[in-house]
Formats: sequence, structure tokens, C-alpha cells
Amino acid sequence: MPIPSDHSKPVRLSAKEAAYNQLQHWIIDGTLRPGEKLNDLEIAKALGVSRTPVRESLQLLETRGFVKMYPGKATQVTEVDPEAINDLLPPLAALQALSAETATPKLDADTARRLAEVNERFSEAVRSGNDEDAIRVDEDFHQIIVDTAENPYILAMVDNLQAHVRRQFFHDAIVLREQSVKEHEAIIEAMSAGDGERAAALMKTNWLSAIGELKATRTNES
Amino acid sequence: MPIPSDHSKPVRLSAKEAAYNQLQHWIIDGTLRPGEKLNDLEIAKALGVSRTPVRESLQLLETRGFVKMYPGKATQVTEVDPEAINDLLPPLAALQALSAETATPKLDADTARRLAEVNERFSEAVRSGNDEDAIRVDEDFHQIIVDTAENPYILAMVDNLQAHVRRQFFHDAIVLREQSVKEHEAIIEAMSAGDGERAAALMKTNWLSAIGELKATRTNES
DNA sequence: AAACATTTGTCCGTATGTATA
DNA sequence: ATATACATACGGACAAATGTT
Repeated sequence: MPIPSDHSKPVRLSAKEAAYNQLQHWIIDGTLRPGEKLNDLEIAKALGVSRTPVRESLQLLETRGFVKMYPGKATQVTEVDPEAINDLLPPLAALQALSAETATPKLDADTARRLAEVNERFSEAVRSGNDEDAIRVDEDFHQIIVDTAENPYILAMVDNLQAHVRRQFFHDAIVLREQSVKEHEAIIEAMSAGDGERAAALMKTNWLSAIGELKATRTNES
Repeated sequence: MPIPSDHSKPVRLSAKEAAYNQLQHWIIDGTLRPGEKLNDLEIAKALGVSRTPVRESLQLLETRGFVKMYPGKATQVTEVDPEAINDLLPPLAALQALSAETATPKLDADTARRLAEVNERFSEAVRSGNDEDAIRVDEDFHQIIVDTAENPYILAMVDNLQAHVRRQFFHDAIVLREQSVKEHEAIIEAMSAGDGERAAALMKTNWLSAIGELKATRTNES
């Protein structure tokens, strides 16, 4: 019988990685709140490890912009500025557009099918009003395109920007638009037709229009 | 007499930061060679500190793609793939183009003057064949534009991509083009005229044309 | 196959520096 | 201003994991 391979993936993750993942999730979903002071000893006890891996993970989180360390003074969770979405989306749109353009000539039939399928799931999530599912599936959709582009630099940068966008979402600074479903369809079509430029333009619009929508929503609410 | 203020800047840099800066420089300029194995204890002794700050700086360098850590096995300097410039320049071009577009409405007369002045220095460096100066001044030029855009996410990403481009330069995988001087002038003109779109397009071309030039050079050499 | 040598991962104690009384 | 409390930065030792003989 076939022996289940370990996928050669290190399922064994170090205390540092575990602490990193846990802390990032807590920061993104708001369990650790903006501005909250982080005591490494306290976190270490909570996670059942020593201060070293906690310290190391905090430093990694700092490079990604989730915590700010004031040497010798304190370490705290970064603030969530709703206006930051205006700084976040333009570069994300630019990189996603580039991803679409790069991925277009590399797109195979199977991947195109997966994109359509994921977009279908996205459509259902949006219609059913399950925002948390929707944003997750939306990320899956775009992740497929970024993966297809096969550019490690883009991958790393998008990953980080997405994490910040997700955090904004948990702080109610993001709206999901039903129109995105149609836009995704148009992107798939352009890529399948080999029109990278059009795919890039559509992708850019897909991301940037969230800004306008957001401002309109805020105006109505106020 | 005026007492020189500390600029409230931490001139006192930690052992971790010192180790980080030193190691990054050594990796970029080739002192630490691609694939070289890094023994943290050895580095610690060389820098006169303990393993802790060295380990921490190595982890930060890993997130930036300059070293790769194989948990429990080894830590080594990442390889330099000349082909990586093809993955590096497109996102850098996209982000620099976005910077130019964003910076355009924020450009004041003084900054425009500084851009022209730096470009003049760039021109001299290129003409005199001082490539090392030229790439440094070229970076200064683009840095002014990125700074003017005032987007912290773009700033961090460009900074890292630039560091990798600089490393490629030290491995002779980059050519400097006299034509860049003219392109810089056109960018300044477009920005001063308030035409952000044109500035972005010019900026994108400025960065991407280095790829074509590079391939032509390699073909001639081989 | 097992014990060894080496390197990394983790723990915890101490020193340094900062903020508060 | 001094002293006190406290959090972080660093050091050094132990433990775990890997590769080798």
C-alpha cells in the first residue's frame, strides 16, 4: 500500500514559527488590539515557550508592519488607520495587475477552470452575505493568478499587502462588491484570450474601485 | 552657543542592527559569496557580540531574501541568479511608476529642482564611466520620487527590491544606460506639468528597458 | 547501527536603559 | 534630583536535531 509521504514539507514547525503565526492571526482578527502593549514574558507564558522565540517572532512581525518596537521602551501592536487603505490598494492593484499580465501567457486550461470555479464560490459567498467567506475566497482567486505568474518577489509583497488588507477588513474598513464577480469573469476571459494588457487593466480597476466604493459608503453612513 | 541636538534619532544602534547592516553590505558587495555557509558563532566572534543579535539579524535578512535558513541544518547566503533580474525589474518598474504618478500632484518647486540637480550628477557619473557612483546616484534620483509619494508600503517594498538590484549590479548583471539621463529629464518634465500618467509610463519604460539592453549585451558578449 | 561531533533552537539569568514615584 | 520598578537587549549554557564515522 502507498505510504503517505510527508509531502517533504516540514510539518514540524518551530516555536518561533508557531508564535509568529499565532500572533499575526491575533493581530489581524483584532484579538490583539491596535496600540496594545506586548509584554514578551507574558506572551511567552501564554504560548508555553520561552521569551526567545517570542522576541524573534515579534521582530519578524515588525518588518511586516504589524508591531512596532521601541528599543528599550516597549513593543506594541501597530494602529489601524482606516485611511491607510488609500496607501494599501494602489500598490496592491499595481502588483496584481502585473501578476495578471505575467500569468496570462502561462495560463493553462486547468488553471483557467480552477479560476472559474473559485469565482463561482466567491459569487455564492457574496450573494449569501457571508463576508468573511467572501474575502477569503476572493483572496484564493487572486492567489491563483499570483502563483501562476511565478514571481517570488511579487508573491512575497502581495502576501504582506493582503495581510494588511485582511486586517482592515476585520476593522470594518472594507466593503465587498457584488460587481467583483463580473470583473473576475472579465479577467478570466481576457487571460484566456491571451490579452495580458487587458487583463492587467481590468485587474487594476477591480482593486481600485474598492476605494471609491468605500468612500461612498462612509459618506452615506455619516 | 547652539547645542547640537540629537535629532531625537537613535544614533545609538543596537548590536542587532549593526550586525544586520554589516551582513547585508557584505552580501550585496560580494564579500559574503552566494551559497556561502554562515556559522552564527563564527560571525558573532568576528563582530564581537553574542549569537543572539547575530541570529536575529540573520532572520531579518531571510525575510528580505538575502539568506536562507534550513532549520536545524544550516544558514547560507542566497544564490545570485542573473536571470532573477527578469523577476526583479517588472515589479520595481510597476512600483516606481506608481510612485511617479502619486508623487506628481505633491511635487513642489524645490523638489523638482533637487531632481534636476541629482540627474545632472547622474549624467556626469555615467559619462565619466564611474558605474558605482552612477548606480548610487540613480538610486538617489528615484528615492526622491518615492519619498515624495509618501506611501510607506511602497517605500518598504522598493527599498528591498533596490537592494537586490544593487546586488545584481555587483555581480555584473546590470548595465547603465546613457539614455537614462534623457528619460529622467522627461520624467521630471511630465511630473512638473502635472501629467502623472505620462510620468508613470515613462518611469515604467525607464526601468524595463534595462532588461532589453541587458539581453542585447549578453548576446554580444557570447 | 550506534555513538560522536557539530550546528541550530531554546531557555533563562544579567545588564542596561527608560519611565515613574 | 534620586531612587525604584520594570521592560528590553544581550550573553552564555543547555537541549534537540542533523550528518558522519
